[in-house]
Amino acid sequence: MASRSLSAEPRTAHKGQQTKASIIDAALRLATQIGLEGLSIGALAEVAHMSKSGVFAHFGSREELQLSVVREYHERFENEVFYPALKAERGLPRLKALFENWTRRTSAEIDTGCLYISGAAEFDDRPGPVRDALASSVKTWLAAVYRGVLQARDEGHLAADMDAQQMVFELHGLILALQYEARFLRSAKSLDRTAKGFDNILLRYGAHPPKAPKVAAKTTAKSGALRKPSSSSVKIGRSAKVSQ
Amino acid sequence: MASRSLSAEPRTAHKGQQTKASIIDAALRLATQIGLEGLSIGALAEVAHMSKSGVFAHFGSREELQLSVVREYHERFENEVFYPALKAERGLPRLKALFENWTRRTSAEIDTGCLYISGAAEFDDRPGPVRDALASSVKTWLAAVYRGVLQARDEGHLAADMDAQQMVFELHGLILALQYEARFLRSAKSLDRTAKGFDNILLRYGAHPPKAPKVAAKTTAKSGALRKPSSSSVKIGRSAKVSQ
DNA sequence: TGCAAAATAGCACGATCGTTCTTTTTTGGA
DNA sequence: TCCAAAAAAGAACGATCGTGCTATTTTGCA
Repeated sequence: MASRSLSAEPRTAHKGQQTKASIIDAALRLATQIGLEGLSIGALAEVAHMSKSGVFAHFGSREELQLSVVREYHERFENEVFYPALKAERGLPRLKALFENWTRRTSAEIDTGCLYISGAAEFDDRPGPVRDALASSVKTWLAAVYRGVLQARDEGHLAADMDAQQMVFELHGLILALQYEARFLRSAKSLDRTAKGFDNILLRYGAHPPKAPKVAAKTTAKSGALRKPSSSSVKIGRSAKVSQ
Repeated sequence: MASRSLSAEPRTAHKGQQTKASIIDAALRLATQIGLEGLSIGALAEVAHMSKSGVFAHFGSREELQLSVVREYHERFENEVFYPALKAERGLPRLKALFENWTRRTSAEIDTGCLYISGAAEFDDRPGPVRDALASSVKTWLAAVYRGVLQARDEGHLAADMDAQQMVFELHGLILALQYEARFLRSAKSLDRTAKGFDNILLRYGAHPPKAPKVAAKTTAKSGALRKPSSSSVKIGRSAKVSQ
């Protein structure tokens, strides 16, 4: 049952997974724009140049399609936001990288939409597997940010008595305001305000203010010897429970 | 055409407006829970104990129904959040009242949902009158908060060189994080974190730190002689354009 | 109290939804 | 090259959607 690369699977299955991947890709594009609830099999079949039943056969239910989209989004978010930040050295540089990647992705999503935000609004009182998958993904990411804050504190880059959960909450607020004001209100200055807000929060929580308040810290982060993700055990997938 | 209380209207119209109001009330309840897009005339007719066509006749289109809901929500938000804050004296006390009322309503909406947030997610790339009405309402409210910040600054309660728009952005982020983490992630501590974040922001922007950091400010606000809304010209409806 | 007008109900329409079942086409190892 | 299995298409289902049209009921002044 678990033996890999051998006869376990019925026959071969090549083309199937391939088209399924491309369907999920199209579905993700659709879902981030019109929402997970608005994602209809008919519309998806159209953009995928397939028949409704052809698309449907790959998932068996709309809910499973939605779950596939959430899983795909989670994976891309990991690869784009979390893992690259591990190349920054542990402590404040890595925390900055985490937030900068997060901000960068969010601002890139001003045009496409963010599944974690639109999904939260759609499923906040709709129990079920989709809601669970969404909430679990978000909690996993917030837990990663939380660990980044803890590490920055342990390295002495933040005040020893600071409230890490509180800081994560405020960082999350900045990202949510960025998405809301940029995407919905079409405010152009949101990105600058997010960066400014980040600086404010860092100052508040005891990052020793650099001489030149803006640039200094950044070059410091870059000059760090690009540590390999040594104990890359800091996987985003671990320890989703943080008891928010 | 403009003469009131006289024959201007075709005949009388009493019962109509009455049931229309109760329909809108039910529609608002539905829309905050399942979203403006999920609001269907059939479901609305059911909870209103009416026929589909009976409900429909009051609006003429689903879009007009959605607009009525947005207008009703705006009005209630005004009455619950904005106007009561005018009883606090101009400056920091009123700004605190604005934010506290905002927080209180948001936390009350943890169970019911917030139309400004769910609506933003639903309509962020769906142009049309509904989106316009939503965005206009939100901008009006943010402009009111902005004026509150300016007044607090002018009264000397905040630093003279502070960035008012930046502060509004950060306050908005707190509210969005409160809604997200409390309603979607079911985090119990979000309300405390919002209050703590507000204190943090106040300190940052130059509110003279009170002796006992937590309680003092509050009693100060209360002790103020409850000025009548003297120049109650600070209407929420005015000057919606703030060029965010 | 009668009666026009307003308010509500009833019914049907085309469209789209998710899903099931059956049939056709495509795939890839023997 | 053959042929079973996989993949995709086709057709139809019950439901629900927004909306028009036509009847019926209710309202409130003359």
